[in-house]
Amino acid sequence: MPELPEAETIARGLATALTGAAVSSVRLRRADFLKTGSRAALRRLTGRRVTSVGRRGKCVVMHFGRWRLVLQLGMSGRPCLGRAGRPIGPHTHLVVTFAGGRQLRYVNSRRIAAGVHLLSPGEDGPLGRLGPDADGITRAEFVGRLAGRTAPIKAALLNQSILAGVGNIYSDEALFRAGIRPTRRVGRISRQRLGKLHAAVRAVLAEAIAAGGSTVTGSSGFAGANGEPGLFTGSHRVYGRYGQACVRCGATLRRTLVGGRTTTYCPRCQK
DNA sequence: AGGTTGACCTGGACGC
DNA sequence: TGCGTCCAGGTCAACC
Repeated sequence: MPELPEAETIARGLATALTGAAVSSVRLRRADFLKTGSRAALRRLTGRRVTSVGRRGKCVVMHFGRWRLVLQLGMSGRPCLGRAGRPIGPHTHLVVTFAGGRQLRYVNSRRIAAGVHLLSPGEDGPLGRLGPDADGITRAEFVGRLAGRTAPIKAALLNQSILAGVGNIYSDEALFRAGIRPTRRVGRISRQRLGKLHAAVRAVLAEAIAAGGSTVTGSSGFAGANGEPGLFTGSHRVYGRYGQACVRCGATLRRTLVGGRTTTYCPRCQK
């Protein structure tokens, strides 16, 4: 599932390939996939150049001067780069062709929590609801934004308005590294242990970005902008390892539900 | 206002 | 082989 490291990997790939490229046409193939902005405004990207490509939370953000095109990846979003003219596969909802014949195709099979937002200058759309990016948040900011909460720590980590970019995989991984039980209420965790969690979040995200993200099996799984798989998958210590032995203590990993999400943890290492 | 829950959607895994 | 069923989860709306 694309979380911050996967979105970062995609954004870097697109930045390298597309910065400076001029749009020759934009085709929205599924009208309800455009969540912010109009079809007419989208057409007016024609002739504009990509000035940069970045990321905010789990979103890939393409800049066209002061206009921005936000790709909300959701569960299964895959921006694919290729040459124009090849047959268009299923679930291809947006096609942007660039001068010179390169083409960006936004493919998304499960259209859960996914879409495209065209933001006019000053408009923030879904980006306005996000807390600070989890990969750059300071310890003081992290602890401060969690202070006073009563939700389970895992639910708080998944809440994008507290901090942006952490999803189910990396929340489980960070909580394991910090030795904190996912169900523990935020208010019952000392500032010192929250500091440890902050370091764990930053570390796990940095390692995953360095590895090019996580790929989870299936065609809906993540791949970089050029289709290469992420290599972090083999580094998961708890995510998807329910019933297996804890890599640290050997206890059998347990599975539970927190905030409606499948959660895996070690009953011995995480308190 | 913060916390919690369910709807959304489809492909893949699994069982018979 | 082929069908049915279940599961995954990011975001948002609606509720408490």
